[in-house]
Amino acid sequence: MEKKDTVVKMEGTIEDSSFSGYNPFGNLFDFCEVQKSSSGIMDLLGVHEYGSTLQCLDIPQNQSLSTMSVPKVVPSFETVKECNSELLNHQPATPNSSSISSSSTSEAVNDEHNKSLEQAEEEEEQNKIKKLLKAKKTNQKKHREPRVAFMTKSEVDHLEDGYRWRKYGQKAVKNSPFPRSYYRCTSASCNVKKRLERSFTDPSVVVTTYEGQHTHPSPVIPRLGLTGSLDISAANYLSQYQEQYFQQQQQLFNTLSSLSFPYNHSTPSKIALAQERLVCNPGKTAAFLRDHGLLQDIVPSHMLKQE
DNA sequence: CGGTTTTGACCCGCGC
DNA sequence: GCGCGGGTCAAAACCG
Repeated sequence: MEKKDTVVKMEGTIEDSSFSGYNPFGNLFDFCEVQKSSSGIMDLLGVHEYGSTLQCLDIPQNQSLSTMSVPKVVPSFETVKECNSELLNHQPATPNSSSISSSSTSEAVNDEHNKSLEQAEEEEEQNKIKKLLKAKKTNQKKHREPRVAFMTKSEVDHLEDGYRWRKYGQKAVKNSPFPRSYYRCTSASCNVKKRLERSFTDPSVVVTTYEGQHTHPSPVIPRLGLTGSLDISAANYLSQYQEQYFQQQQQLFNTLSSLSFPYNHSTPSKIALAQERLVCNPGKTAAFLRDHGLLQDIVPSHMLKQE
């Protein structure tokens, strides 16, 4: 009973925050399941531009993500318990702090001797950092950024989400012909990472796992704002909208992260509802947006120019 | 030329 | 201790 209430509350939160439907970047956005794992970290399983073959994750009640057997759709969740974000979260107090120490002595540096000295210094610096990280690791309990996972029915692996990403790795996934790609947000001082992989049980499904929270609004103007059909006031309006969207995201993320309730799997109606709301053919999305879409929703009609 | 991707090497945690 | 698998690094290649 209590479970159900909580779930309903969560649904409301999402809907009140307009997190069902299209985001400013032309992607459908929705959720279907939420789970708090045994470690106390919220794991959210969601649907995102998900089509008619929507499957629900079959996670037994009272079993945490970290211990459950491999779910039907998202094999990678087997590894959710593992988190090595700690190392990456370590950052120098200032991004260039290490270069400061070397640059202060490097102005008159030209001969090879000094170069090798520099190299030695650099190596030492790196060793220091390594030691520091190790010490930090042994002293601190593992801290894991909340992760949010989306299942996307899409032919395209990397979907536009309004942020800029740099790929930093790719690994083969065990028992899967599809590799997993690792991305990091390109914005300085933003530690958000995401992983992309295709489900091997349903190759039409892309699983995107976000880790961490952006510390900045989306740097990308919504796709429809790039068509050149907007005047300045419309562009301003869009950028305001983007800011709002960012705040909503933050709010939602906080809300979800603070929720505490046991997992309740028996919500087929919710799944069905989500399914109904979504366009079955992902390829339709762009056309749908052009014809019915996003701009009319968020930009007053007088700001729209006729091409 | 600067930013991004590729890819093999490396590190680390975990299970045996 | 060892092997395995996931995650990250970093040099080289690539690209606009």
